[in-house]
Amino acid sequence: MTKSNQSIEEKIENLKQRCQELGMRITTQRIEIFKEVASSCEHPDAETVYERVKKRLPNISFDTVYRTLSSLEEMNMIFRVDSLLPKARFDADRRTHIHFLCIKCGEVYDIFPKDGYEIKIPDNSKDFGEIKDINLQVRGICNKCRH
Amino acid sequence: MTKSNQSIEEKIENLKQRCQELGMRITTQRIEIFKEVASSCEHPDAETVYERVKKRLPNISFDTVYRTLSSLEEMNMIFRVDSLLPKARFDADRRTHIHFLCIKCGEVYDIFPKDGYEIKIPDNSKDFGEIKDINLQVRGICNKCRH
DNA sequence: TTTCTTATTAAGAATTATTCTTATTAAATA
DNA sequence: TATTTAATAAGAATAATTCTTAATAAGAAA
Repeated sequence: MTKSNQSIEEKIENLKQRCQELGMRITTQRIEIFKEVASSCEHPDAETVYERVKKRLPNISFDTVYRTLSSLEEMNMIFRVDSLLPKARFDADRRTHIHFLCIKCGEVYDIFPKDGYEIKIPDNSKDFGEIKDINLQVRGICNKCRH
Repeated sequence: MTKSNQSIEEKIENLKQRCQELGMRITTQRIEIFKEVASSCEHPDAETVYERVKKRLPNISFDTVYRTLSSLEEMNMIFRVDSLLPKARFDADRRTHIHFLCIKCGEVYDIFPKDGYEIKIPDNSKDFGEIKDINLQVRGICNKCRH
C-alpha cells in the first residue's frame, strides 16, 4: 500500500493508464466497476457493486462484476479484503491502513494509523515467495454488535 | 495468539476443559475434528477435515464439520485463516505467527518470526470494538508458483 | 444404574457465492 | 471504415456453506 490520496478522477486516469500499459481495453464496465469500489469507503462485496453499477449500466452481468473485480485485483488497483463469511469484499484505498473485522456481523472498518506507523513483517517472509502486499487485520466484536 | 507449544494430548485436555467451562458437551465428533486441525500444520479446509475425520467416524456429516469448526472458532480454539478463495481454512496453532498467502494457488504457509517479534497495531484499534485476535498476512506468489 | 432432558448429530435438501460456456458486442488498430 | 479479438451478457453449472428435521447420545437427576 502506498500513501497517495487521489481524487476519483485521478484514480480513474490511473486505471486507464494501467490498462494501456497492460494492453487491456478501457471498457465502460471496467471503469464503472472500479469507480464504484474506489468511491465507496465501505468495502462493498460483489453483489453490492453489481447492484450499484446496474443503476447506470442496466445490462451489466454478475459475471462481468466478478471477472472485473478479479482483474482489478490482479492489476493491484483494488484489494480483496477477506471477510470471515464466504463472501469477498473489496477496497480500492491503497494507503497504508489496517482492517477491523467484526467476527459477529462481518463488517469491515478501516483503521488509519498515525504518521510513522509501519507494519513490520519477519525478515524471513520473502523466503516463501515474492511479496505483493501486506494485510493486517484486527478481529473482534464491533461496537454495534456489543450494543 | 499465545506462545505456548503444547502436545496434542494437552490441547485436547484444554478443549475438554473449555467445553466444561462453557457448558458444552464433550462429543467424539468435537474432539476428533479439533484433533484433526490441531495435528495438521497445513491449514486444512472443511472438506479436508471431513475426509480425514470420516476415516475414524464414517458416519460424520459435512454439516457437523462446518458447525463444529465454527464453534471451535468461537471458543478461540482454532483460527479461521481466510484464503482468497471462497473456501475457509483453519489453524489450531495459537502461537504468534503470520501467514504467507499465495494469491495464485491459495496455499497458506506459516512464518514463525524470531523471538522478540511483535505485531504492533495502531493505538486507536480498540475504538472500533473489543479486540479478540490479530491476523497478519503477507500476500504474494509462492516459490512453487514462480517455478 | 437407569431415566430424563436437551444439546448435538446425520442426512440430505436448500441456499449462496462464484465460475463457466457460448454467442454477441464493441474497443483498438489497420 | 473495416477488421480483429478482448470483453461482455445471459444464464447454466459448480462449489462452499447453511438449514431443516428427525434421531441420537452426553450429562444431569433420580
